[in-house]
Amino acid sequence: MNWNYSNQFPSTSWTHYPAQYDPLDPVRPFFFNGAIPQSLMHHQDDLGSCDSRENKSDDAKSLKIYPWMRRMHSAQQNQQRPGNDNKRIRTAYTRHQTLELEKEFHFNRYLTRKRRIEIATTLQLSERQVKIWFQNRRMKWKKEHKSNGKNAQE
Amino acid sequence: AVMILRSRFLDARRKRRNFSKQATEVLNEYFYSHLSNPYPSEEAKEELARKCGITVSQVSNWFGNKRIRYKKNIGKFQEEANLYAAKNAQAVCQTG
DNA sequence: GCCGCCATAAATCAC
DNA sequence: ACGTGATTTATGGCG
Repeated sequence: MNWNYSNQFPSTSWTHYPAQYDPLDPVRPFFFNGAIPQSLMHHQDDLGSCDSRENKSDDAKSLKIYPWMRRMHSAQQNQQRPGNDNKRIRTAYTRHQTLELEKEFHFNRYLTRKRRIEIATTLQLSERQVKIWFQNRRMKWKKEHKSNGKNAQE
Repeated sequence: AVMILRSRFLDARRKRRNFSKQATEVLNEYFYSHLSNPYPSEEAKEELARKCGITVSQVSNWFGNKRIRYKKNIGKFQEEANLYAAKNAQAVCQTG
């Protein structure tokens, strides 16, 4: 499903956009997958100057579409078939995978390349996934221990 | 093993509470008055956290959730946006 | 150049 | 059932 609104766009009732314009894919959430409809580009000219570091309350008008509202990193494998929406897939790791990763993390918080390969193989994950899991786990650990570094929990 | 199960079943999602109305108010005011770029700096987050009586992490969570949910369904938030826009305009008139 | 840190996106969980 | 705060996978920039 391509979200091209290059043509018309109902300015009167655009708040009900999804139900009307996406009957094939009611779950597909984002309005603006990169392209901003012309009919909504009221004041796109001053986007570059809106810095928001200096000026408080620069834009209280709303109803503008700013760049941050665009969708980022969606799954872009097949965007041809209508049944295959480009909703990003977030795999939930199995209990076993999480358990093993957690065990390894308890053993040591950093991974050597070799160990990473071993774990990835046994858990059927990619090296990248293992690497990223450890990175995220380190962040979580940091967050948990940032305020109370001394109070042990176990 | 015990602690893993504990983290899985006793995480913070279990004891979730909604923020106070005033806190939500403060956060929304910031969000809608910076709608062009609703990414508060670390200092701004700290100040918001102070004003709201929550942690900086919670402020980050709130903005993350708000941004994604806003852009997922802009129309749904129009009423709220107008409300805070009006509120902000009023504040501007008072100061200016 | 890869790797870790960091802020963040997006999906999902859990109350 | 839904709203919402928190957590879990995943990306990209920067050092």
